[in-house]
Amino acid sequence: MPELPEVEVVRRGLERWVAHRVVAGVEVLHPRAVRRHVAGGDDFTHRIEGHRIGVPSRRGKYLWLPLEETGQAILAHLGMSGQLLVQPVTAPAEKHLRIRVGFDDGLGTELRFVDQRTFGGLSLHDTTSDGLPDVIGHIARDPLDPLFDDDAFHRALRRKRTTVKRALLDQSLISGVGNIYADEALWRTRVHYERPTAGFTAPRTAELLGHVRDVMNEALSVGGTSFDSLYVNVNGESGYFDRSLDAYGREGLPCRRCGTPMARRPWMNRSSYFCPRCQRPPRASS
DNA sequence: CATATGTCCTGTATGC
DNA sequence: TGCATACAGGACATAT
Repeated sequence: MPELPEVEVVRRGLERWVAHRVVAGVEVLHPRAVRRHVAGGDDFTHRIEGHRIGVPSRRGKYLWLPLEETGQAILAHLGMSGQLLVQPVTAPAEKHLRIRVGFDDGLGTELRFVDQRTFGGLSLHDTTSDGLPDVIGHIARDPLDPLFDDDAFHRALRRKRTTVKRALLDQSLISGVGNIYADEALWRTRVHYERPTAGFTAPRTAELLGHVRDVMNEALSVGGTSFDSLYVNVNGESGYFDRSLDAYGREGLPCRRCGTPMARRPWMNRSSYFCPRCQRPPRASS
């Protein structure tokens, strides 16, 4: 569920409610939630306790909480169904509560990682000189990062022998884009998801990047996208961008540009939504 | 039974 | 033939 806008909403919540607090205790309730921490749950717990959390950062769909004066950070990925919630310590445990982080202050709240499918998780890693956790060095800058290199992205697209939606979802080319925002940006650009990237012109790439940025910023301004209570901010509240989606989930509904019924195709274990008239498939594609 | 918003691993193909 | 690289497809866990 969570793509860049949803993760950024969570990051902002953590900045407000968790930054600068000192960890008192950590409880790992499900080993799969810390599987990326190779040394195990006990090691994860002991290394965090007693340290102060800095200002949360994000790249693409990854976010991390620096641990001051350790050169390390708690890295989080929400996977398909993960949530980071700030809850009253007295609140009953969620059904899929996986990790609990308590603080040494009297604020009465704690940080909880809740995840139905446990595709996501937390782990602790050394940070490199730029503050990035070392294990996400392969993740490209995201399109809202001021240092994202539009021209390098275009050249990378031209080099690839793949199709445009695959490229948008390739986190080593551009990070933060998932299935929903890929379909939205492609609809706005009037490009079919199976269009080969090798033929992209510089203006076409620039237009696509512009739409990726626009749709993400619009989603961010209304708190992200959520179809049910699965995606929420740290206070458990849903965003409203689902009301503004033009492509995703609109199979059979009229295209908001031309009125043609929107189509859905199975694609990589999920779905691609597009307008069959505005987004013509390339040759030999259905 | 089909579907699910992500990432990573593995097998295969390709080219030097 | 050996090796490196790029790419596509599937595994992962659980719910609706």
